[in-house]
Amino acid sequence: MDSRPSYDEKLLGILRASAGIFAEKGYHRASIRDISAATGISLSGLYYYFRSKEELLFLIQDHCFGTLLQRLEEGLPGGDDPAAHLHLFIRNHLRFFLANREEMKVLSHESEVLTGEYRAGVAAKKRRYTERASDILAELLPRGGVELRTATFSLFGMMNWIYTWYRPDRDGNADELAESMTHIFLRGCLTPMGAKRDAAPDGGLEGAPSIWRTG
Amino acid sequence: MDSRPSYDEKLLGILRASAGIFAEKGYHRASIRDISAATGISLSGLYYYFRSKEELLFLIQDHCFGTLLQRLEEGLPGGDDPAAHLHLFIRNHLRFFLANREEMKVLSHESEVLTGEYRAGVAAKKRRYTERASDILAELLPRGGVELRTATFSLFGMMNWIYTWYRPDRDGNADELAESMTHIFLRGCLTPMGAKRDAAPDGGLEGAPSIWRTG
Amino acid sequence: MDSRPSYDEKLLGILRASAGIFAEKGYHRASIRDISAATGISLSGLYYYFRSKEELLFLIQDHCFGTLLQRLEEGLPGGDDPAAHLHLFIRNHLRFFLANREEMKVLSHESEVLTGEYRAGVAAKKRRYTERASDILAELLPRGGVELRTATFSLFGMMNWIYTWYRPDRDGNADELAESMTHIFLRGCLTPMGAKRDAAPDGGLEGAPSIWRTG
Amino acid sequence: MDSRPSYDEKLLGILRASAGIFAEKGYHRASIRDISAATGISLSGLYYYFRSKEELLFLIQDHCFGTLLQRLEEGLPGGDDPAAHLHLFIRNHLRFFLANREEMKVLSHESEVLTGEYRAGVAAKKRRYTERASDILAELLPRGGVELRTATFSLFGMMNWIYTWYRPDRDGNADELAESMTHIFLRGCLTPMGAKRDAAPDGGLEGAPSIWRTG
DNA sequence: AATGAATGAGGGTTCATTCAT
DNA sequence: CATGAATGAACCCTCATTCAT
Repeated sequence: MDSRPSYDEKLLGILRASAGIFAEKGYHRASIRDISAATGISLSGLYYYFRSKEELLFLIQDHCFGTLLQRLEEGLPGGDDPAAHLHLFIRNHLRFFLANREEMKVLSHESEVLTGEYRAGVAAKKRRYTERASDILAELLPRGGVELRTATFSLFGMMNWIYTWYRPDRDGNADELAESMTHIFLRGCLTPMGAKRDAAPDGGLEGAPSIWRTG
Repeated sequence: MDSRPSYDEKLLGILRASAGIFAEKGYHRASIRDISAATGISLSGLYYYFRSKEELLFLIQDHCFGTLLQRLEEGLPGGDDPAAHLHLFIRNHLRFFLANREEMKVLSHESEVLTGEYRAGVAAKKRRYTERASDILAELLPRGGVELRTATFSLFGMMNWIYTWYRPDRDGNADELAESMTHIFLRGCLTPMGAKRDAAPDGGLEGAPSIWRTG
Repeated sequence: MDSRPSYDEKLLGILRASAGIFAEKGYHRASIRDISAATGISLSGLYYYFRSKEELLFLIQDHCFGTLLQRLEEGLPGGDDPAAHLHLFIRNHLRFFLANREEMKVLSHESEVLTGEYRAGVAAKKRRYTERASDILAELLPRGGVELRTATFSLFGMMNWIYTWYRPDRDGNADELAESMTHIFLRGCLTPMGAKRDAAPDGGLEGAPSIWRTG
Repeated sequence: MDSRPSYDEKLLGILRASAGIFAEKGYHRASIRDISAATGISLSGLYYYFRSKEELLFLIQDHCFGTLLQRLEEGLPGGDDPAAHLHLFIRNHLRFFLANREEMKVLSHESEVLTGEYRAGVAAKKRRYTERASDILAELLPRGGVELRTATFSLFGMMNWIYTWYRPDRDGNADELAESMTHIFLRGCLTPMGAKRDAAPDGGLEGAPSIWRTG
């Protein structure tokens, strides 16, 4: 039994600590020295784990998006109720968001920092992820409704903005928030939440709040 | 007749140029030297107009919120249709946002940079502004609906996130976007936009798109 | 009757205020802006009264030494008791010093700042002044006693160091200090102050403490 | 065998070089660039050895006072002749002063620059040092003599002023100066130096000039 | 696998000074 | 007489990064 942390474990610890610092001070104001202090690893020792500060940000964002995508794929089994799909998407997003608020803040807030290959790499994952949402919405939006692009990004705006205002003691947990936002997005604020909706078959919504399951 | 710009005009020019640079590179990566180059004013000469880089950011944000609030007050005449009020609020926000995208990006993206008095000053205006929205929503939300806080910030998230994705050539103008977002927020994406809504007396909505006027 | 201050009066006010600031912060740390604030005269307005910061320091030091020398000449009438002369010299120095502590601190502390003509000008007056003391001491020192240079500068050291420690509430006034220092310098600390000294005719010592007048 | 200088040796070298520059130009006019040039260490490299210019000054002053105090304690063995003690004190002070003129000038001239903790740290040592002199003087001064405070600071004035006038080629070495100043301070200038004094048992004055040893 | 020591580039800011008005 | 506006030079300091060990 070897209790020494492996390379990967150490790297993950560095990513987590760095995300915390980037979230707190912002990427540019955070210094590698801050990260050295937070991790207990010497300034130059850190460069064993990443090539540059920019790569460090990339690793954080890439790992974050990777996990987000993976969770999404695991949690989104087939099914033919796009509304339920959307709810699952939102719930997945918010669960991960609130469980990894620092990483997600870095993802949301520092999205324009990366350049070159790093930028391209993250952008690709982001595009894939966004397309998932877009695809779901494409099935949902009625003719003559809101533009798909507008709808998609409005949804992401609602969700990603969370890092600016969310307080765990006041604003409910991820699932509650997911329900609210799904409701707002699909039915609007004017519709009472308990309201009976058009019958829709449950699309792989096991575990989802009962409201989404037509009785 | 003196055509030389006054102190105030020069200051406003500096604020505008600085907002552009802050929007492009982010506050921390932008240097006063960048601003000097963009304005044609010498590095030290700039300090005649502001005391510090932080004050410069404050001036931008404060002036921006000030104008936003002022426009809101001018454009929000009495009336008793809260839905119309909300539409006006959103339209005012987006009109200003898209007409001053750089400033608004700075407002949205660099909201945590300021400290001390500067931070407090902007926060006060922001709170006042947010409360306007919140007050309108309080009249709109049905019992058992979405939490007021959640609704309010979801709305702002939808609107403020725009700076990350809006492209004038693809995404319609401010008024169109305002209409879409009002629709999403109040009725939800599932509702077709042309749909007849509950009759509601026009609440000071002169100039608003016809859809909001009940036939 | 014109109550507006004349050029000279304004200049003197500036010199006084500047001496205060130089004394407090030191010449190099003090800025012309500080002086502008202290005098109420605009930054550029000050340059009507002096050509440069260095000239300002010169004016202060020159005026200060000038007054010191003038007072000395007025207060040092003939007489043939060199000890009494010395006492008068010391008293004159300390009276002026304590009545103009800020100026004297600037004189003592910033003596190496000036360059070129300015430096030469002040140095000349300082030399003349120092020679007065030296001349008096030359008559006093016994054969085989302390070196004249050493004695002279030890005396000035004792006196000029005052600016580092003097507190009006604890350390007596100028005349008391002058008596003490004269005593230390001539008779030493081991000699009680009241002790009868060798008879010496009063050398123009009107107003001096009785101890110096042989009964 | 490693002949490369250790961290401490390098730091001491930097302190010495910096003291030289501070002595020459004054703390505020001296720039870190000057020190970089004098030491051959790059501008930023210097900050590996101190946190700020102010800390650099502190290190110089603290180290200087530390050595001064240590030498004093080593050189001041017991004994009951306070006059001999005083002579030793003065000799210790002047030996160190003249052997480290640049540091001592910095100590004397830049004593008001430090702030906060740095200031407090040096002030504590200075107080301890001054009290040594004061304690000795307290035993020496006769009733009705000069005030203790006045005597103490007059002595320090005499000694510390040296940096303004001392020239090795004209003014004797440290021990000669110490003898002169002790003489002036205790017996006064009027007393010839060779004069027989009250018999006093030698108080640990090995190595002191013969004059202090009663025949 | 890790670090102490060092550096070039660049950052925000201050300052004495000028000059048209 | 006096000032508002402006500037070039310089200053202290921080940073990401490197390299010998």
